[in-house]
Amino acid sequence: MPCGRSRGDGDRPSRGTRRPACVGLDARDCWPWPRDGESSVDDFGGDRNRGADAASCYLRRFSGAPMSTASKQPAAPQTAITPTREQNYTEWYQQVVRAADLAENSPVRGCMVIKPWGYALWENFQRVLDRMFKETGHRNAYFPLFIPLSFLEKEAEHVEGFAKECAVVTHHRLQAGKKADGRPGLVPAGELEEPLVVRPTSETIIGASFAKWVQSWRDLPLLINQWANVVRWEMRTRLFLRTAEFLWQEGHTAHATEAEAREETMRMLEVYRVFAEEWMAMPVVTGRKTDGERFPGAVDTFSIEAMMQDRKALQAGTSHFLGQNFAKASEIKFLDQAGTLQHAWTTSWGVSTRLVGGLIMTHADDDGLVVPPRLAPTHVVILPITPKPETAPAIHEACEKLAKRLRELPYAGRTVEVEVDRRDLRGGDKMWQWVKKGAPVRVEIGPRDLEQGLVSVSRRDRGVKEREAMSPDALAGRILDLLEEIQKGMFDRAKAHVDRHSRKIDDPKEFRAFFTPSKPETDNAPTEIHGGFAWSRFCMDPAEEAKLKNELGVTVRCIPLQGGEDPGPCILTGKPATHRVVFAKAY
RNA sequence: CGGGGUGUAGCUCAGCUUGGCUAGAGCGCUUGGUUCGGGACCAAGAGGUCGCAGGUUCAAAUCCUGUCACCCCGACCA
Repeated sequence: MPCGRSRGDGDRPSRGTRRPACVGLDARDCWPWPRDGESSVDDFGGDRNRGADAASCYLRRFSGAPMSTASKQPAAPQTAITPTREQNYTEWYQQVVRAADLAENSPVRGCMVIKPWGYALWENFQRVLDRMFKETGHRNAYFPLFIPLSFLEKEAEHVEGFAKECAVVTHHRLQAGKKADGRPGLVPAGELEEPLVVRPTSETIIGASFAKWVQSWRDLPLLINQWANVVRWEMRTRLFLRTAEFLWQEGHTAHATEAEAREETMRMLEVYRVFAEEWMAMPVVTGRKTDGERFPGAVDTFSIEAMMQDRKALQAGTSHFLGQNFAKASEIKFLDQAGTLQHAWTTSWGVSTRLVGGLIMTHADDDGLVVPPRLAPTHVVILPITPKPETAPAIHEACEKLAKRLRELPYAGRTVEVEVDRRDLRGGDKMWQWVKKGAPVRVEIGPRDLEQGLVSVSRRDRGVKEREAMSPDALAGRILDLLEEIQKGMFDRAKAHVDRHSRKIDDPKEFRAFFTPSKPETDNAPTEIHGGFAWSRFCMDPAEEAKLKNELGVTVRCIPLQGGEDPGPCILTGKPATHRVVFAKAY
């Protein structure tokens, strides 16, 4: 694992650095970082961690927790993830992926192993999106992994866009022989007549099928989706955000008219917006890409852009209007009602496992992942507390009874998913594992609860140690509202973050300052979190955009569909501009 | 492909400058015990061809040469 700064046990401070018991102090005094900066207070300081600290300090005070030897050292909060978001955002991200048990690096460079909890998330993404695609008239199909090299060459811009990152298959056999280093082993044999490209995207191979399927205007529109893996040989990769192989869905449609195809493009963009906001609780800006950021071969590319907690933009989904470019390349032609032979108008659109990265960077905190209830693999985790063996059977029975009851309730297109965690682990370990995985609700049932006919309920969007006692009846009656309350709270919190770091900027000096860290960047220190979304006017000159990217690392994320029109001078050139665009640093 | 760095236990690393006992630590893992509405403690234990190949030497994790892999920073990208 490439985590030079992580501790030996991976995810929590060792004894020497543990936070001292904060006896008699207000929780605020446990907060180690300066409170004067906007970021520390608003972004990370104001969230649930402070509550967790307060509760934890309180518990320690009354549970007689010893003042550890660490009390001589500067206070550091005991977060489940080290480093924290503020200390080192990119390292924090990697540690969350690991602590939440989502994925790990594979023996193959740039590829990842998606572990059960991570894959369950993706399965939920798939389930919901697939239903949305079906509801908008699409059907699933599957096209080959291998694309003849000549297919990729058909569309000029497309070639240029992908050529540099394609994996190429040149042989179809292995045989015993001498390897490059002279040692015996398996070597490729049976060279192919024509090399095959492992699909980086499937426009061309699907186009070949569409050309056969479309003859008449009656065959249109043709609305197809496929769930697949694709390969883009990236130089630098990060789990979920950019991997050499990733999982995605790609929709491909063909239409009789430009208007219809454009309408489809926008319809699917809207599907993505709804999915991001209402299911992932991730607010997005929808907009059109500039020429520089367009999909190679597309006439227009639209995207949903989300702001991560480090204020950088993540392109979370794209929808392309391809015009007749690919129809001409693949000869997708039809006879219209007047008997004229015409090229079809096509679209394509996709979202990928990158969304999991977006989910993490939108919602996770310094204690690990936080999963929005509507997409959570498990909504409620029930933890039996069995200090004495003799009471264990009764407690387990109570747990199963509650689980059974909750599982009968319908929620977000399925039923409430409940897991009773009876693994033979220490209670604290077990609880923290579920905190790190981000399960929305934890329920604890122990002997004292059982006696009083109560259960203890904790929410992942609140402090780790906060608990509320209620009867199983009350919980069953309240759980659906509770999950929706968490879902809404997560969106509101994320939206407030976006709003806090989005601003209209008309002064070039302010613009530059906005994207410049307050402290000078040094080689080995992580970049200070800064910037956000600048809504500024732009004259759309591609040369200016390239220059800006070079100088500040800032790009035009999109020309917003809403709230962009506002004539005035361009922020970069002063020339007349008609629209504000979203400028940001991006993933 | 340019610049920098690292390869020693499952993970994170120490040891190398100045070659020399049976190659170490923390965490994790196993077992036993004490604790336990909480990420505890004590004890015992499993686990390593020191990236690979040559060379120097009585002796190489350590010195030399070559090689491979990976990481970080750049150019490219969902």
